[in-house]
Amino acid sequence: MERKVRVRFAPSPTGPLHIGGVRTALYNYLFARQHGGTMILRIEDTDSNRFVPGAEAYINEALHWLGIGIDEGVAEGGEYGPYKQSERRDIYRKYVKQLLDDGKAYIAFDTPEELEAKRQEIKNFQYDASTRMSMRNSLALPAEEVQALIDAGTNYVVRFKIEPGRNVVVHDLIRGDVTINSSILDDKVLYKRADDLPTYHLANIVDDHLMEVSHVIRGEEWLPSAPLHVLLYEAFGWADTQPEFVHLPLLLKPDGKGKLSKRDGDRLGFPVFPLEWHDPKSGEISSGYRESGYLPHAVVNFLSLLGWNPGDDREIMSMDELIRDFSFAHCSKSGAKFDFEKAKWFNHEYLMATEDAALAELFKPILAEHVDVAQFTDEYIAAAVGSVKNRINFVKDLWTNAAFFFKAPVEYAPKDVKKRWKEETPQLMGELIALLEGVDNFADAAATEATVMAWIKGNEYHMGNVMNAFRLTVVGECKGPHMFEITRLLGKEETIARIKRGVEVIKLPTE
RNA sequence: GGCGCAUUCGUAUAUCGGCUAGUACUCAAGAUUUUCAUUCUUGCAAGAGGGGUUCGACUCCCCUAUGCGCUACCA
Repeated sequence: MERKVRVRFAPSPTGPLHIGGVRTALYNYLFARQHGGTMILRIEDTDSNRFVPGAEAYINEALHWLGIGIDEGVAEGGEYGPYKQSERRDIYRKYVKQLLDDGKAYIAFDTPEELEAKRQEIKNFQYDASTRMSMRNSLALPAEEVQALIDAGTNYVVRFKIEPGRNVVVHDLIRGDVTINSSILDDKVLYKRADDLPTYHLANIVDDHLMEVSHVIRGEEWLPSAPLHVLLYEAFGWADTQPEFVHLPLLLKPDGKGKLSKRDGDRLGFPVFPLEWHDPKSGEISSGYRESGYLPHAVVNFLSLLGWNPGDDREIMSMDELIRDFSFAHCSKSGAKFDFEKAKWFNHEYLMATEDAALAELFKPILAEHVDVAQFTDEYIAAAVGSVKNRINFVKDLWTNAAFFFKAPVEYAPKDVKKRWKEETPQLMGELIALLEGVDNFADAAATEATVMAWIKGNEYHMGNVMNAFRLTVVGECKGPHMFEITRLLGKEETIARIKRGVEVIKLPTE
């Protein structure tokens, strides 16, 4: 009997959620949805020193933007709360006591300074079975002294008493069995008296157990401590309900080596965060995918393929398809380098698939920075956007490619003038104006085109020169959508005005 | 240093012992277009090295190398 799927994404609010964390959240979400399970968001704030204000809100907003839905969490509530570890002190205290009473853990009084000194003194010092009896703890000290120390309010930590010489097997759904010997594990700190909070390891195991988590899906950086977690489940007597483990390959820097880090974004010029982040301490601003013009589904789709594939050649996949086809069997074992070019391509594909009207809405705020949006209808903006969207990667590129739809050119690209503006051009443009004056309106692009083509052919003019000069006066340079699609949108009056102005302003290249 | 994980074109990956090693991004060339872009076609480009096992290995095993991760009173 398979148990109900319950997974959790458990970030610590120490800063903005980075893209690797987003992928972990995504895989958890895909797996949960696929099995009709529950997605839990748990805030792991057991390190009071590293707490960053705003980080939790950021996590919520980022997941929401990406469409990664949460079923249980601080904001959503649920029957297994609280979902913030700093609010679960009473729970942890109870389980720490249980371990202590069972002789599975002990109290240690060594100060951080003393520990540091030990590490300096002895190379490869490890707090474990071979050294613990020479340290200041409840195993080595007489009971009265321990009690006296506690009564005096001395700070202490609780350490897990690891039995040496055991082979611990971690079963991982992506990697298979990973075996390590317990002797290489140290007596991990489980609880800190100073702030009355557990460390990650204890809180993690207790919460996963209490919240009935069925699958722990997390980054590969946790693999080395997974044996410790197995031992902890055992010590609590929870081995039979221990969750399945899944350790995801890391997201690597695009250039050389190492885990993708916060710094890489600025260094390489692309975002590593879903949303823009303003660091409350330094005031530093890190760019985000949303602010850079990425569509959330493009980010999700791209991220889904970094470490997983559907087993065939599909690349563009909707969230529903991802949910349906996701599987650990097709997760890769090795780290994936982040390819920013591919991310851009994904965004381009999603932009192309977005309705013009929807794209226009995204474009309006940018458009408003340059012109008064109110003077254009939604239909007009949508049509303008639709005619140039195949040449952009980001919404913000829309302005540079479609500006001429909203503002007559004030400058004319010198390179194009040089190539297309000939001595006879003003004369030709004059004829063109006269011809266009005779057209009722430009609403029928094909008809306008036919008229102009007939004129060009009838006079045996050079098509390229005429059309490009025409384009130059209307657009300001020799590029853009089909000429008569542009005139259709601009209308007769504006088009002719632009040609006239071009004839006045553009000078014959001198050379 | 110790322990662990990994290793197919520049990048992401397919291949569950039969490969003329496929696909996508990037890049290049050509076609298309009144321009630019799109689109289409073609091309460049890979199994870290060495041993095994096997009729046959990219696929399984071992060693080496390399990369990464962990080694905190951080997660």
